[in-house]
Amino acid sequence: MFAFMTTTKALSDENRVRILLALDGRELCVCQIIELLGLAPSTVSKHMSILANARLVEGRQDGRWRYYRLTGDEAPDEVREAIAWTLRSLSKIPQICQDAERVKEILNLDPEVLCRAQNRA
Amino acid sequence: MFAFMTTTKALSDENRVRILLALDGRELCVCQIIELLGLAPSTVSKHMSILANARLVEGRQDGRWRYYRLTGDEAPDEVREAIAWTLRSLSKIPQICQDAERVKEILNLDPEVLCRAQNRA
DNA sequence: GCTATATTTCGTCATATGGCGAAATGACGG
DNA sequence: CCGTCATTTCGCCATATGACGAAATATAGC
Repeated sequence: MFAFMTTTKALSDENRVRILLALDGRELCVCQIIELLGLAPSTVSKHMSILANARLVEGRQDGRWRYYRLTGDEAPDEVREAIAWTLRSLSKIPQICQDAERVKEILNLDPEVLCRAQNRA
Repeated sequence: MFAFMTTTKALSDENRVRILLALDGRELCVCQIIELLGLAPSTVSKHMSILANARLVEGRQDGRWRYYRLTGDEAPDEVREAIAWTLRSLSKIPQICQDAERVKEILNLDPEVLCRAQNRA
């Protein structure tokens, strides 16, 4: 019950759901997600920890950057079903398609430059 | 997106999830749900309207009583998948099994008596 | 229509949640 | 090990949410 509620609470915020969909089929580092959502780094970090705690995503350190991706087989069945349900329900939705376009642009930018800009702001 | 968030927000409260599972395979009237959860009638009513708004349940008036049940084919696919996922994830969980036992007891009571007791309290 | 009563609506309160910025942490390059 | 910089943690604020009780609404039976 507790685990299930952790999942549904993680899914009950729109920005976190957008993050999940942005991670569909790829990894993103925190600064790229910050860029996508236009939120403060601390806010995004909190969202990532809620998603990771629910085992919807998992992180990986690569140098100065931390990359997140959707969890795979290592997650409990209920969680994988939640991810599948979320992706199925939303991948065709306008807002999410827009995000997907924006992610493509962001992937063309140098993460170094992205982070620098965010640090200055 | 909005519809999906309505669903996840409806599922993000433990009492509402307990209600959904109590409705697995049967109808219950509001006073029976009040009895199960031990919450104030006004609180349960609010929960029911949130669930109904998300199309996870639907209500039916029968005399003085209003019965709720899980939505069936008339609900959008995403919503039915959400219900299926929820039931699959939780029907074996201890707390939910306890609720199921309690519901059986409640069904043996006369709704008339139940409501009367709640009105006095 | 009037009364009784099941449910909903409304107003209020306490707590939870999401947002930010500042300070702390951790990893790399010197 | 020291500075740099990406990310996280912490403290704070504003708003959202869930709880209740009182009052309003709706339905059944007289």
